[in-house]
Amino acid sequence: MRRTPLPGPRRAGVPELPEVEATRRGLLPYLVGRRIEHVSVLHPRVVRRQLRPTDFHDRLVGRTVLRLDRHGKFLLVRLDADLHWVTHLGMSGRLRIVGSNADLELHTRVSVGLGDANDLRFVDTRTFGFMTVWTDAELAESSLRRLGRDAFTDLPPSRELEAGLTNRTAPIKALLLDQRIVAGVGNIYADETLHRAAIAPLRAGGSLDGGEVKRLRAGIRASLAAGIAAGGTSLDDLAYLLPDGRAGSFLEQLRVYGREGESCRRCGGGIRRTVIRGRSSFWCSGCQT
DNA sequence: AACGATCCCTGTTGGC
DNA sequence: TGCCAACAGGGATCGT
Repeated sequence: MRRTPLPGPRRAGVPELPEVEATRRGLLPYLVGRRIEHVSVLHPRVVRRQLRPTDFHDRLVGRTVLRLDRHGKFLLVRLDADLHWVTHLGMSGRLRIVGSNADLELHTRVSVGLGDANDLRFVDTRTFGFMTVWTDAELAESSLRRLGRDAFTDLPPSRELEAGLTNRTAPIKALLLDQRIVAGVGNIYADETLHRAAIAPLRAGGSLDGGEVKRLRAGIRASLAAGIAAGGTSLDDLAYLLPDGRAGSFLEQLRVYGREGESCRRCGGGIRRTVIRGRSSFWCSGCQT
């Protein structure tokens, strides 16, 4: 008897590009123009990639937020003094805006006082996420320089995507997750993209023809846009939530992810689950070829 | 260079 | 009922 591999209903909702973008949009009115009054690091592991442990606190206090950007799954808060407050939500991170006298939610890792009676709270159960404050030079030298173009705001034309896939033998699913090719697609949206494009996840990247790459590109754009419009995917209330605490509603629109054993809404075929590079991949063997 | 494996971490859950 | 291994996964790192 096979162990049931179907993830239960209480899985973590892992933030990908749409979740980070929905977070960015939700934070805009609370952050832009604000001065950072105080900074409290409650779990040191979450502040990483700083030259000195005290840099995060010391660089952040007194700064003013100029604007909020995003590259792939990284949130970039631009500050005065040419500093960059960088956040990655990891697997279980979320950013919340709460009243500054609100109790600390369980697993709160960083609390930032915004000087308007609100706090920004970084809550991250598994601490795969991180925060850091970098100078221009540090940002330029950081791992972010290896990121490909943003999968939503800067999606490369098909011709360029096709060139990047030629001679690649890895499964297209694995290549979609490679942030050096295109930045922002994670496990859920990779599966949703491949279903929209009607391409099987185990196909070698280099085996896609021009028409398939065009469908792939359209699938990336459409799945990410739909995810953003829905405020992201909240699989439960323990992981990803919007900054105001509401859940994203994309879960109900998922075409394949988490639907093993259910039927494909396009062709009626059975949705399968296959492990690719150690990640669950859900796909329809009827219409994804 | 490309690819795959391993590790980090914690809450939940299936199996016994 | 209680214990415990398995599982989820983004990204850094390492071996081949």
